[in-house]
Amino acid sequence: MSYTYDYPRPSVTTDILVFSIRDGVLQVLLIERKIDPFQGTWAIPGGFVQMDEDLRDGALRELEEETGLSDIPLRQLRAYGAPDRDPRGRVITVAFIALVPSDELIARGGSDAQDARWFPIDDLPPLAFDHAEILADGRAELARDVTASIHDSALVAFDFLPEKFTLSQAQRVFETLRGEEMDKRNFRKWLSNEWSIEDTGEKSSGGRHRPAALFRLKPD
Amino acid sequence: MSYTYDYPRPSVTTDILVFSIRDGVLQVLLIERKIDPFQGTWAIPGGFVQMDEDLRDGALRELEEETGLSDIPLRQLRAYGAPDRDPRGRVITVAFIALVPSDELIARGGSDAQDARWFPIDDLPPLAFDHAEILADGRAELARDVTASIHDSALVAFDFLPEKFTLSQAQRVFETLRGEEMDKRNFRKWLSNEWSIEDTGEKSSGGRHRPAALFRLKPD
DNA sequence: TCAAAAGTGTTGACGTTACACCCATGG
DNA sequence: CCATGGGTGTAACGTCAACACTTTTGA
Repeated sequence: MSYTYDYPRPSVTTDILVFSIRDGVLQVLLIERKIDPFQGTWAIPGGFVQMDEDLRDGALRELEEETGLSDIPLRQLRAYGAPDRDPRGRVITVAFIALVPSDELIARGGSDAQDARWFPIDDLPPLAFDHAEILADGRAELARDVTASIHDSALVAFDFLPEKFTLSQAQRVFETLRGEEMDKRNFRKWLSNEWSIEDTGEKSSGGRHRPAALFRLKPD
Repeated sequence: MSYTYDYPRPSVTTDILVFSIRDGVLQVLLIERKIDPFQGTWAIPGGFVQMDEDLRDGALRELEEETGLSDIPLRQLRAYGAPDRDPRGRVITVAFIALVPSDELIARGGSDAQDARWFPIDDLPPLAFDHAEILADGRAELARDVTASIHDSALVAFDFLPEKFTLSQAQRVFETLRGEEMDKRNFRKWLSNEWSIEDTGEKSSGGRHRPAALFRLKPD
């Protein structure tokens, strides 16, 4: 089967920047390309948009195919369409950002990918296409979202914490997402203004040091 | 000539939200569609992306074709790609925002447009496709850009002023772009902090009232 | 008793908002 | 002389960043 048009048409893909925190550092999910161009090079996961699905739905489908995750809030970054960004021809891509709890996540190779792996954001391999630029843009956007507590994006931050967490644990998560350190007291003020959290009355145990109060995110 | 592909491909267009100030109010340039679908309905100008041009360049080309303007700073808004947004089939569009001085501008019909006209942002006709949504998004983004003095976007604000202008004239322009009124003294503080302007020493004349000092934007 | 993390308030700088009166001119 | 827009300063407030010491526990 083939498709014929009166005018040439670009291909349209979505690319999904899947961020997570693993081993205490911000990581991004990349795939190793199985085929040319850039065979063997790492790239942002993504794929072609189907004719009957919304851009966001296409991105969600790709995300589920490549990671098994569903129902993730996605945020559109922007479209990238330099005419020579893909050596195969004209490919316009719409980039999305996802922030996912990495525990639930099995990254796996797919039809276009030999392998899928997490990379620390500060230790990236060379990337295919213009993916380095897209990734840099997305990382900056992620930090903005979390700082501004854009809630669909930022709520996910709590998925990186156990249900009951200490304030220090929370601080490490937010610092990782924002990419910079914060003052302890200022962080605690910020957290309790921006989010509703409550003291469970319990204390952490097992640490070698002073036990910390355990908090939880108030449901509302 | 026709073009054949193994998989179906969407069409890709750019739409350009061309804003200007006319008669003291924010207006947007719309075209009246010459052909179905939505024949006779007003729509955001735009058109198909060529295979060898960047998205931004495509938008600039369309902008020049429809308005005669060139070298305008464009800002990408985002991509819109709901599968049913165009009844002809799958059309994904990337929206851009332009803010142009309307004096230099002859809006004219083109190959796809019967007519091109400015509409006050608060007095819009029914719009084709999902253009009402795009326009609302773009108007909000414009206000944010101007407020934050994102300079490529906001510098254009001074094109709505004569070379030598009074502070009241400037205030009217910025209020129009931001969509809300400001306190006179606070506006003047903001203006002189955010921009470098200088008093020319001259005074406006011809008014029925007290002459106002004339300022100019300092070149740098 | 020591190492390590927990916990806790105040201050100053800054930007933003609100607000009211006199001035100069043309008609 | 009056109507109209031009011109000017200050106080209150909220936000944000900087900053240091005491407490509790396990080893």
